[in-house]
Amino acid sequence: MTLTERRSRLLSLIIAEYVDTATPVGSDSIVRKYELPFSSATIRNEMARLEEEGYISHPHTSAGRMPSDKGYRYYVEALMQERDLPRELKETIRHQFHQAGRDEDEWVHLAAAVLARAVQNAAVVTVPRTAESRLKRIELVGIQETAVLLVMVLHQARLKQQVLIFPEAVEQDQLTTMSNRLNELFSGLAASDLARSQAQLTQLEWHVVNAVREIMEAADRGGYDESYLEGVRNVLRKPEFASGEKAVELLEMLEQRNLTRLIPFRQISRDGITVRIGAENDEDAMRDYSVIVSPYGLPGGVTGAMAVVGPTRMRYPETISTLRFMADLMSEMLGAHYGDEPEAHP
Amino acid sequence: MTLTERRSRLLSLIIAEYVDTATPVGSDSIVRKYELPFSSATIRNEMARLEEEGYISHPHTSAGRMPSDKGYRYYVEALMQERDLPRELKETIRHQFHQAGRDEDEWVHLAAAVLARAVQNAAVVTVPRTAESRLKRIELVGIQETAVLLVMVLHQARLKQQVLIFPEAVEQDQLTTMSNRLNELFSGLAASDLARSQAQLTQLEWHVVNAVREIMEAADRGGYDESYLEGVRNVLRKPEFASGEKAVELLEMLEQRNLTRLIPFRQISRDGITVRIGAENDEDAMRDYSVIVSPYGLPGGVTGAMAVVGPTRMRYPETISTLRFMADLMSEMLGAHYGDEPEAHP
DNA sequence: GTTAGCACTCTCCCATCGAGAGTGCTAATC
DNA sequence: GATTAGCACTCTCGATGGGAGAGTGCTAAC
Repeated sequence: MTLTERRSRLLSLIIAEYVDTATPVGSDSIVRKYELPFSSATIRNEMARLEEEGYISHPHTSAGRMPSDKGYRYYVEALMQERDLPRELKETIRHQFHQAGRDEDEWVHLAAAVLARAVQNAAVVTVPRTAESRLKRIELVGIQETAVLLVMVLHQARLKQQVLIFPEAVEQDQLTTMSNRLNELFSGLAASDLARSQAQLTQLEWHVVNAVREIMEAADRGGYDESYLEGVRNVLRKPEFASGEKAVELLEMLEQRNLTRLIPFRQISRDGITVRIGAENDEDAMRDYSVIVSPYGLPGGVTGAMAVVGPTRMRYPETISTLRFMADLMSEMLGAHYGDEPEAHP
Repeated sequence: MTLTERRSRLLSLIIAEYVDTATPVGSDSIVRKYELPFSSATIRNEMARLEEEGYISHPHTSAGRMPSDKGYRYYVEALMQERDLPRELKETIRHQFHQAGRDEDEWVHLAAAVLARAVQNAAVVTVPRTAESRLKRIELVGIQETAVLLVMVLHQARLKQQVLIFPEAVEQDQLTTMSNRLNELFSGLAASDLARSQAQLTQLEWHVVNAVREIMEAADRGGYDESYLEGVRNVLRKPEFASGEKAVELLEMLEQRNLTRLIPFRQISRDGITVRIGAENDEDAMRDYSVIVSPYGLPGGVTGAMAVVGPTRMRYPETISTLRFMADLMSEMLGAHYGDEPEAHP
């Protein structure tokens, strides 16, 4: 089911025009604007065929045509050409990016903001993580009599904390001794290794180790831990939200921050960019939105995902190019930061 | 400038009615609805006087009256009565609240969500902090050759982290020795004490101590570190946002998350609730919103602020009661958690 | 001080109408 | 057979113009 040369070109033009103006495009206007070597009547015939096959649709008789999900899909797969980003845009992005401090969360947050601004839509970026977390170091700090703060450093400088309640008060010296011992025994191990451990431990030590294991398991199990959403206002500014009705709807959808559910992070292919258009999304509420997701990170190391969310009426080629560039940039920066952290002995 | 008994009552009724219906209230309708012992003409006269004095206003001739900022102000100060919350609402809130885990951020986040839901508006809660942070423990963990993760535990189980780059590679053993030494020297001290310290330190140790001091100073200097915003959708659902225009405006305002600027956390009185109505807010964009702020926390210990944000058309008595209750609850929970942490020796 | 009465004013909702843009079909043309 | 000119038809959109309804402000009477 491919389209004839002319219909392809026509579909491209309709999409370009519709994306630009947000109003259905008519046969006459498109002929005039692009000085097509056909009359509007011919275009009308072609449009009728495109509609028959589901690539475009009518909001009502005697309005122009607008692309359907299928139309966008065909466009994305067969018609559009990803262009390389203009040099100065790349520079700008790079520049904004390098303002981030050392904190990983800050990076990710900034990446979301920069991406959102660059594509003029909303953007989500997850904090990168490894497939299986490994323990690097444990620290126990007494807080008040029986309450102890458990601080865990995992590989790639991920920090976790939890307050534990001990059955009896314990001196800081003892806590330090205990954490030293636990570090010696368990440093470098994964959650599954902890579970299998045969080490001779006191009851209190078991208490701690169990907490550690649970935290690590939770970290491994959960999809992406955390993500940053930026640029919702870019989306709200678009003409489809003039009514306000839809604005609230969008907000409702996003405020239940379960972004990972909205965005198919799981299903993205290892190495490529995934585009989900309109009704292709799982959530029904996303019917009018497209999501473009890219993985980023280091092969075999930390990985995350970044996504752009906006109305289906979106500049796909530019958005995809930008996303790709940003993902590469993030990967590169991660590499520079963690790249050669020695792998743990198993 | 107090109002006569009757005008006060009338103002109360107008506010009650307007808050309820979101439409300007007319003399006739109010007489009928509340079966006032006067004719609508009398009420009209009284309304004219109230308007003259600025308590209510006209959107245009021949529309009903709506309260002005000044009207709300008078109402909040002189007319309304704070009611105690109904028992079962208290129970509900308490119940929702006790689902929080041990993590402090989680508490605060949950508090914002519960508050937002209870008052049907947006809510902001800051993470509580002490006036002057004190160092409890330092830990240094090697990440890759010259990169070292500095983990600091401050009092009240606040955790801070930063990646340091050392001029040369250092073994984990050395790092542990160094952190032990620094802990002995500096545990329990405030940032200012660190600055004054005369201790004999290696260059590397100075490097670490300076970083520690900077982080602590930043923590002490900044207003409130972090805050959670919840319930924006409650606000967007209100009829004043039907047009969508204002929705975007609100979002723009909130998305630049500088909540502390919007909300006068600094200026709140030590022990009470502060109400800022409409144009009383510093930001011009907040002209149509009211902010109600309450401090919470332990006297002399950790403190934070919680606030409700919504249109000036707001149920002030209920909102204030709820906020007060929530603030007390938070304080109580904080007390139970940190209450008797021994104070550091200076 | 209070009230009935009344003219007046605005908004809001509807219906109407014409302009504009666009379609679909037919018949003629290349 | 593909293309096109022509034309009737359709639908939206914006302007226009009444009512209906709600409310005000004023005056004169109670």
